[in-house]
Amino acid sequence: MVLQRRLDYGFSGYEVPVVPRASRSPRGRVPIRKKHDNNRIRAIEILACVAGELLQDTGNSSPNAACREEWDNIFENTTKCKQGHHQRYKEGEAKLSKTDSCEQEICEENFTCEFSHVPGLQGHHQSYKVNEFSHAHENFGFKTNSTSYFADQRAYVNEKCASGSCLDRAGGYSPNTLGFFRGHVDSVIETKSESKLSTFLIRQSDKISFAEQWPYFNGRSVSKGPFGKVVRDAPFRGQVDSVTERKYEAKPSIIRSSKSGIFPVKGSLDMVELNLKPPSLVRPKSNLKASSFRRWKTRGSFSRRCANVEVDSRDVDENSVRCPQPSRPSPNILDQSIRNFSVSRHWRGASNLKRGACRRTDWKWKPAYFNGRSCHTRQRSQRISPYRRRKVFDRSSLSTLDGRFHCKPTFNSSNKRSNDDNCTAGATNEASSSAAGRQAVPDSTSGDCNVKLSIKSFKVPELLIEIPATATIGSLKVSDIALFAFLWRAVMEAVTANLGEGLHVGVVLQGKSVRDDNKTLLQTGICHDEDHHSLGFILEPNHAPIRSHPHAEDPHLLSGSRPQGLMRRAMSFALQPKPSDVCSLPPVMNLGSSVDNSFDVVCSLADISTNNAMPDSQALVAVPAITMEALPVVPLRQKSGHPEFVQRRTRRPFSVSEVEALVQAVEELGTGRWRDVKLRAFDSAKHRTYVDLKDKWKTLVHTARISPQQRRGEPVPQQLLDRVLAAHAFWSHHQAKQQSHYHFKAASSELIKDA
DNA sequence: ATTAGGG
DNA sequence: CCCTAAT
Repeated sequence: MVLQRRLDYGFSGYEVPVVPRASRSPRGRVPIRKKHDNNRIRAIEILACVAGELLQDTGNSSPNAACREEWDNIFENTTKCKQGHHQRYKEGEAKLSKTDSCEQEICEENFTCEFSHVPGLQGHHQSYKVNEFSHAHENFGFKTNSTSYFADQRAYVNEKCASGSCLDRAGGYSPNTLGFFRGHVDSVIETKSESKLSTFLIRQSDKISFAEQWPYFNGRSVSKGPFGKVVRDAPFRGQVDSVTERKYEAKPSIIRSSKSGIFPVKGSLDMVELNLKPPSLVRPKSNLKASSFRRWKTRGSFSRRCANVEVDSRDVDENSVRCPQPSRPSPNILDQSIRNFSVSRHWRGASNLKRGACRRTDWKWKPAYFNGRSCHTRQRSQRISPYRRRKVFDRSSLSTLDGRFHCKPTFNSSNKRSNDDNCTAGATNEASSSAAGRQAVPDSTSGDCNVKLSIKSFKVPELLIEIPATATIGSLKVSDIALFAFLWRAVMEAVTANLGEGLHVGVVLQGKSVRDDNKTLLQTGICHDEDHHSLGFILEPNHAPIRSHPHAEDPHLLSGSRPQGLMRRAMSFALQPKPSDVCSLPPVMNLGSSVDNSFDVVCSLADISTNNAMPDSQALVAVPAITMEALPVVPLRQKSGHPEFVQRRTRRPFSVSEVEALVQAVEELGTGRWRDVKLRAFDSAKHRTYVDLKDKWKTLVHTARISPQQRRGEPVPQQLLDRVLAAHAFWSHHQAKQQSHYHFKAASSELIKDA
């Protein structure tokens, strides 16, 4: 039992006695837990570490040896497990018998994902037969582990197991997953689209081609000869007939790894999109969608009028990063963003939708370095101590994380000459009349003039994605490289709190937004490398004031108390010409390196409400081409997630109006009915939970008791604080009375009983 | 799921 | 804000 201190604030309203207060949770002092903060690992550091590992196929002299060791263990365990399951799988054993081994659990999770989600990405193929699975596995050549990785990604992206254990492994590019296959995967290429995220694990030794992987993940067989024509086969035709017709104009593209040389990876953007189907068509809004992705989408949309309060939108969070010069962002910006993104823990509530509605259970990049928590908890010896982790992911692994990585638009040397003219012409046309555009480009030129965007960073083997010049802007948006997505997501995290409801991806060329998704790169002039175009992607709020009204404020983001403080951010990535003297990129292998200009990818945050982000704001349009579902995001922590990587919620200080609403509600309801307070005053403020309100009340009481000089943050009017103290005193007294009444009743009943 | 309280 | 015991 805790004795409440006597209130002594000089308020005459209520006499506050020293009242015993029953504690519902009398807890003794617990041993000081290791601060989670100590265990935080910057996601980007993990990434860097993993990326480094990817490059180090041999040797353990790496500074990340500990990291490697960790993953080695993980990999071994899981591989064992997976192989066992795979074997049974091949035997047609649809249901696995669960054993008690740790590996078994991991495998179980993997297996579940594979079985349930790999083929039935969109819910159409769940009737696949076991032997077909096996077949697919073998064709992948990745063995079970890689397959499962891919499967997990897909499973997650398609929201098929948001509450299942596979979420645990659906960490997107989670470094653990990468590390998981360290040494077995040469490259990771990821593409995303409106309805799915695709990750390709490229394993050189197995000569696995991306074309070979697709068929089974998409429930459709797609085979393609080297640089040849795409041949589609639909072994599961009956189950994939709802496949969307949406296709991209892109011709088959080539994805190579410069490290691997002529990489036998063949794929095409159009193939990637073959089975695309808008989620809404694939299935009606599912619970999962509503629970997981919608939350993600609408995160930050908290500035709604509550029952009694107009919640402020604190768009300028102290955690956010400012970029006063969006056009020339500091090299540190990305780094800062990523640091802010620093992951400490995951959101909770993945499996608790109701709670999730109150708590911010938005997506989080889940950089858990290990997927199978059960194994982790049982094999503590494999865990990396906080200290060790910090060491492992020390700055040495961040050497390339200077906020930029290098991109190199190139042209296929074999085609360049014959198509330069075409490219130039197209670009010129577009440059002179960007709005005109849309001239049909003869197909004969389409396949030859390719724009290759490569991103290299984090010591990862250079990934090169080659996109035909006739690819559409829309296809650009859905065909990013994994690293790009990495950064995207990282920065997303840093800025999401400042963004409104929903986000859009825009493509910006030389500061101008390319409004027409159907324009080809050629028409837009992106393929015209001589001009040193700056190609950028911008992520902007859904309700961004669209340009014709640059200063129009989104009513949803308006803060009742201080509208002038409204600031919203757009995040953009841009390929910027890099000074030639800084160019230190190795030539892109097998591409002739005919173009020597390198580009930096820079990330910038900008206040878009003042149009600082876009030199030509008039040209900026909201691009609805991609939705949040398409972004490589991973929701929240899951039960089995590694506890060390739970993301902390973004701090959102209570505004004065919120405080007022809280005080009002507490005055009416008391201090012990936080749920009611929540419902009454903060029902529509999804980011305020009753726990938050309770906490805020606690701090309010504290604030009211300390001297104004000691107070921090946005000052709360003294009058409000007085009300806080008064209400607190009153309800404390009330509670005490009730309690004594209860005790009295109990005692009297005892007496009666005794009598 | 809520409440209460420590960190 | 987080965590968690106790309801």
